[in-house]
Amino acid sequence: MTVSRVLNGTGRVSPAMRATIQQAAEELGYRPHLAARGMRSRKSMMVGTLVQNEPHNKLTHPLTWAFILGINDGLAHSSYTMALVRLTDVLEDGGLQAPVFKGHLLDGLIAVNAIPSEAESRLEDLVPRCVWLDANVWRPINCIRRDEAHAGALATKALIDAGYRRLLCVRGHGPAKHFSLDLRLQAIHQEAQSAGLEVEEFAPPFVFRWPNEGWDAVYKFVDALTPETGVIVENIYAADMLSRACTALGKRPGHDFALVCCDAHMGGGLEWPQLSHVSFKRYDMGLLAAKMMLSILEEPDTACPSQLIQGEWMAGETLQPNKKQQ
Amino acid sequence: MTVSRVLNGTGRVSPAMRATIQQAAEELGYRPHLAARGMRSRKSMMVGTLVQNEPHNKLTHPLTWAFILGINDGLAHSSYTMALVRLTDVLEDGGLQAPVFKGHLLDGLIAVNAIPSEAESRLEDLVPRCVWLDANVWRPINCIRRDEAHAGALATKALIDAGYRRLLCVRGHGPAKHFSLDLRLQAIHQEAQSAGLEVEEFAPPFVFRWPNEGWDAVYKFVDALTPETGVIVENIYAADMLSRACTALGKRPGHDFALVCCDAHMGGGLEWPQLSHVSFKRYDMGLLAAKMMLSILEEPDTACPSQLIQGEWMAGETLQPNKKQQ
DNA sequence: CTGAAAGCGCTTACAG
DNA sequence: CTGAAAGCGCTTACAG
Repeated sequence: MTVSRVLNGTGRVSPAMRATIQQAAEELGYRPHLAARGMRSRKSMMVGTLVQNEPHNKLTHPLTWAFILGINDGLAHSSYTMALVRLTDVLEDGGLQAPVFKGHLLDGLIAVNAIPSEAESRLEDLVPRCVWLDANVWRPINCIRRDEAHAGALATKALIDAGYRRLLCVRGHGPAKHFSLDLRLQAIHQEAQSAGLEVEEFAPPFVFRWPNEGWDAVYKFVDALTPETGVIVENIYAADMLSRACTALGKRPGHDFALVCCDAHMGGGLEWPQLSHVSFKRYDMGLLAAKMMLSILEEPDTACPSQLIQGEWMAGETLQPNKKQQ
Repeated sequence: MTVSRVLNGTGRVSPAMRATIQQAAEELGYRPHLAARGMRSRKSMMVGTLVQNEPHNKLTHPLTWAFILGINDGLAHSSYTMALVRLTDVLEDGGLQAPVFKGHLLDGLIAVNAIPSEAESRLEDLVPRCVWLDANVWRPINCIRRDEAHAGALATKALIDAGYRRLLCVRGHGPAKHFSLDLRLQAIHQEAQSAGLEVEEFAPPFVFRWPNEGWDAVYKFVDALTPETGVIVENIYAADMLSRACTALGKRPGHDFALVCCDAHMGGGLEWPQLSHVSFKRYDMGLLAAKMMLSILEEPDTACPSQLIQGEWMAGETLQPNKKQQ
């Protein structure tokens, strides 16, 4: 018992006793057996991170990676270890097939990105505590999200301030998968309206699948670009593909049209410092989510208010002042 | 005891008894407590994935993400769960500070990417079984690696076959961090030599930090590009940045010079199907590593021979036949 | 085919 | 400040 107290740093033990025990532990190379501890204390000392995965789309959005690294680093030097959990494991068979959930393996779970609403309540049954990171779940506590409305407004305002009167918004096909896209789109239209402008929406096939769907759509879109046109795109990947398509046809962002992007973060492989963009530091948000989880687990009585994280506007050469306007 | 046999599917139990027990388990909503099981059986049913991280470089190479997802999916429907482990946890204090290692939390570990040699032997002391994925560890068993020599040769040969006689190889600053770069470079020179050609090496600052180090280096490099020049770059990110720098100065890959890339994989965010490249399916390699680990854990007596994975050549429009040559 | 016994390595709750 | 006792939920090894 005294040994347990010394090794856990709990309770009062005489300094002499403490020294003796610590020395013995060191000499014997003592390593605690976490499974035994977990069994008795009913805590696994494991936090899961839930990642979206789909059977037909193996590669989850690469921006998720920065979240994961942030969460993992936020747990460093704590007593917790991070497990990666698949969304499909929650959906299949009510989550009771996967050992993580079936076996009481997690003390808490951080759900990242869009989580189907069916999974939301299941998760809370399966895991004691949940934190929602950039997810479609938004409550007064335990959530962290990018402020997408702010990002959309920033990008739109930058174009308007630079003198662009013709605004195009490039978006993906079909209904938005992530909550953020709708929020942002709304803010873009609103910001334009308050300046007396309209935003045209484009869902050109080539942004994501160029040139699989033929060159016609590409020509048409690129032809419509003028030096007075400001284009707003979703993220750095979309910006990159669009820029490449335009450049191939002789129109360069920052020269022949203006390009701004609502969601980017340099340092994650794809570097494009010249891109005018709103920067979201996903790594830092991951850190924050981990700290929130630690607080929830270690001080269950202290509520953690949700946080809306604003992106930072990063001016770049793809947005030049509109010369005709000035 | 009979209950245990039924729920684990071990030993012989009469069908009647089995049915009774299974029904009772279902009615009571029985979920096994993995910590208790792990304590008794001395198995944690956890596999770790070791990720490179550095205190001053928070964002690990995004290509690692595909490995992680592959490993995680390869463990799906097995009894194992994946934990993410930080390289710094192994290096600090001999790995005995982090609960994952100290607490006997892992049955096996998959080490991804370059692992410092000091960590190699420590890991094997800390964890019962290791698999090395695209790491600098290469042995007869338990390793999986990209065949970088093959990739370098493929890319070089493609340029030569298309009639390019002036070959440039763009590489990063300083000594190569990952084993693959040296192996590849060697193969590039060798392939060129066997065709009676030389390869010039360039380490232009702008590839990774453009234009932080000024435009002079950019101008100089781009000026030297001719329609007879074939450029070999490391990966899709480098290709993208180089292409953007060149295009900004009026030279387009596939028109004003040829561009090939030794390591890319579409579907991971950055899409560039027109890029001539060697494609490595990291997700599939991750799957393979997971399967290898499962085999090692479940059939310890069957050796798993190491595997060298060859990339696939994907022709694209950034490499056109050299017109002057034909 | 079935089950009583013992024990894995810890912690909780209590007595000195 | 220190420690003997009991038990967490499983599995292993053995007896019927």
